[in-house]
Amino acid sequence: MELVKAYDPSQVEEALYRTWMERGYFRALPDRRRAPWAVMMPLPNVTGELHIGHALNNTLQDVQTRFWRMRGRNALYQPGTDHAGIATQNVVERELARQGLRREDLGREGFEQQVWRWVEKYGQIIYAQLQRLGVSCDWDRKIFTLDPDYYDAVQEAFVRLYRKGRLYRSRDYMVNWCPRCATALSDLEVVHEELDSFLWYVRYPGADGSEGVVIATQRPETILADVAVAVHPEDSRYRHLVGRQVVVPLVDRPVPVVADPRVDPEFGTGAVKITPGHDPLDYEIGKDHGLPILVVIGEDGRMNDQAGHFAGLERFEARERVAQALQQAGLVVHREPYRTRVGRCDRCHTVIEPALSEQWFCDVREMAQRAAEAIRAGRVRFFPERWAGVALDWLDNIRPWCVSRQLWWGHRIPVWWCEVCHHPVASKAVPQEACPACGARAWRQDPDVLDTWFSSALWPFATLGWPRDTEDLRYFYPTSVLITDRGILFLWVCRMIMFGLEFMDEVPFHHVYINPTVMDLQGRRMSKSLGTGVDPLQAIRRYGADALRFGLVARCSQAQQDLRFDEKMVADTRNFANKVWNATRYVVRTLEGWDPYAVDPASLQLRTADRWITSRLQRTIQAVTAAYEAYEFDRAAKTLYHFLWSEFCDWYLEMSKVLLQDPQAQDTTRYTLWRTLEVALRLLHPIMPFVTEAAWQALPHRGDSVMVAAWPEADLGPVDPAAEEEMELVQGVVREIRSLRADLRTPPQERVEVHLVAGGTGAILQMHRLLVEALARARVRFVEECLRPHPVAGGVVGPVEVWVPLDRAQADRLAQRAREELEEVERELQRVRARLGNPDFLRRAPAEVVEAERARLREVEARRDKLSRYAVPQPPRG
RNA sequence: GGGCGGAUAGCUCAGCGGGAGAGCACGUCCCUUACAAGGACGGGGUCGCAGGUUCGACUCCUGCUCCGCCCACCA
Repeated sequence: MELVKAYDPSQVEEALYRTWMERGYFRALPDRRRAPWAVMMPLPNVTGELHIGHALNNTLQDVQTRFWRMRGRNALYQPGTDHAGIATQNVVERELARQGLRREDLGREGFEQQVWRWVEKYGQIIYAQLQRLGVSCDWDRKIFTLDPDYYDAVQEAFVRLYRKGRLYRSRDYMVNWCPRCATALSDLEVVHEELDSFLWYVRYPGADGSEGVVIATQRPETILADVAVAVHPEDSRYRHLVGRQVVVPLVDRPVPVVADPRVDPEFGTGAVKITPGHDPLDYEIGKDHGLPILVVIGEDGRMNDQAGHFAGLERFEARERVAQALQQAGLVVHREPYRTRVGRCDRCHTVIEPALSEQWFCDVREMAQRAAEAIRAGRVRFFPERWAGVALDWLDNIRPWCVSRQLWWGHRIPVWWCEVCHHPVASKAVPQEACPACGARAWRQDPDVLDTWFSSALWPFATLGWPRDTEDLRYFYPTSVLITDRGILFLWVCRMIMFGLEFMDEVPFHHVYINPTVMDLQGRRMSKSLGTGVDPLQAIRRYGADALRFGLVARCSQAQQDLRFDEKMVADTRNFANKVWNATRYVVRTLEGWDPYAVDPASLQLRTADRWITSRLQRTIQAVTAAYEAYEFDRAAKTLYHFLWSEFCDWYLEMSKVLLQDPQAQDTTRYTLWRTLEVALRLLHPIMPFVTEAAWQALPHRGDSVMVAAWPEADLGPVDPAAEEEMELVQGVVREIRSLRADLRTPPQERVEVHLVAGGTGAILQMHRLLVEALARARVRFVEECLRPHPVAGGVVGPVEVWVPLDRAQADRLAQRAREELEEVERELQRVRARLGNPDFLRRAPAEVVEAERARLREVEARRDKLSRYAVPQPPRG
């Protein structure tokens, strides 16, 4: 077979992917005879295309899926996309804005149609990107969170929670209100940010004409809604004022001074204005003191008609104008710069307004408690482990979850209000019955939709058919592992655990692997809005999906920290794919007309080199398997890179060229070449599915695809420390000779004459003489000792001295090289002697450490003695 | 304000109590019949700073300095 010289991913990847799909390798159907394994894709938002972060996340999932599939599990990789309520609504609104339209212009249905068009487009782009990446999802199962069955599951979940009393409508909380999106948000959808602002110190005169009190505020515009001033009960400065009245500036409203322990006497003046309508703490204090609630800022972020002549002003404009008015009234006693924190809408970055608004809340206390128990009991394990603590902190301090959104895009809340008496009934469809409260039969559905995360919390079981009792659900639930980004630990991961326990009475997954965040070279987060997003398709087109995958796995998957991505590293790993490909070409050529399956492996006489590479292969199988099992992706990748490139290609493959010249070693060498590469390809397949498949198909093989070949199980029988030690010696001698050649400027074609003083290793090196001579391009003579009748240059490799006779000028030059090495050995010797000369060390260090140190002393001394022969100026001639 | 992670070779990162590592980049030589997307041989680091524990610290402890992230109702 003729194989092209340079591996070209663009020629093979898409065709191989089609073949895999056509053969149904990605399908996972319940099969009681096989053990299941499942991973749920963190559903991408249909807001846009995928970036490198998604590529990493999905690659890691695919690595796991392919690994477990090869290990014989019935592996399901569930794909899908998220309608992403507010996020998608916003991007479509932005599209409309470009045409000068608002969603109100289209009406609710018209707008939804517009969003569906967007969803079609980006849903397809996302799936195409994932397929190009090579992930082995079961595409027949792909799900969108607004698909009819999924929609039904969401409604079912809501109705069940409602009937259980876990969902309730309340206006007893301050919610996060986004004036631009005109919807409430959950606490998790608010991002906090530092901002330079001011602190105004404003005088509130006493109602009785006394001087009153000075308060500090960052939000003068809310003064218009003040209903009290509060001080700390223990604060002697203000004790006399408690119970008296002060006058709210500009509106001239007399309000009481109340005492409340939640006031911090250290901050500002120790007196705080109370605005229950616009501040969460003030709301609490107001409630406890029976204070009225005034609202001056409307849902649109403008001052309402309660704001007097500030009405209609945008809230930040109003802040300036109110401050000016206070100034003019002579009531501002001081203004200072102040660094504060504001909450912003996660989606549109608008400053959040804490507001009173009637919303649906979910009481998650009990669910959170069960989730925390499951984590503490180890039924859900986190990798790295520290994330369990982060999750527990949140679960242990859980607060009510605001689940209603005043949006048009999402799952409608399945609650119906009686048009007559406003009595609510939860039901998936229009209630057929009469209103239980008033007997009327006119129902109107709640206009709100649910928080997107309410629906995605059902993902691990709603995808498998819940609420129906399906075979899929019984077989694949709970899933094996969740692989995701830390950014959605609370939003999604914790809530899936809560809902899994609530609806399935079982955790949704046993393991959670938190993958690193991919950043650009400047350390900025990958993000489309920052312009730092890198399109995975661009890297794939240039270097191939395998190169991107291997690069991400090898370089961006150390679970301990975030990593910086540079497309250049994909170019680096492209070279590795090429290396694997060319090694395969060599082996294929070597095997031509020869069938490894006709060989009885037991009959082969293995040489040291064969035993060495086989031993290394077994260790590699063991290390790589353990790494995949422990989610140490980078370790698996690096181990394979080293084995294939440095051990197999650089050494065994080169040795095989020598070994194959011996007719008696041919079968063994061919067999070992084939076997080693074939097994290594299987180990590498989960990370680099394409090149391994192409290479595997080119090699003699049994079965249809490496994708469905059995995972190699480590066999420690062939592990052979003696062979490893022997080959290390051979390699050391070869390296030393090459180094001498380089220093001697020996022309590449020329064989160098080398003398070996091999001592006790003479027999071994004699045996490998041909290897050494070929690999080092040398002619080797074994001698008893370095008699140095002539000038020489040389080096020391463990117990072996390697030297070459040469003319005096060369020798003097090269003695310098040995001298430098000798100096270092001397320094080392000093260190070892100093340590052994320390009585404390001898007394306190463990015996084996002391013994090791003594052995090292002997070793270093021997090396020093040998080396010193080559480090001195050459003796005078004659 | 609390918590977490990071600081090691020019770059990206491993190592985490007893001899400083990898890949890339760099230098020299080589188009040797798998691969120049390659091979061989090299150069390069007071392991952020300051203390402490220890026979011994890049590795453990404390403090500090920078960088990043998360949580929190001091207006």
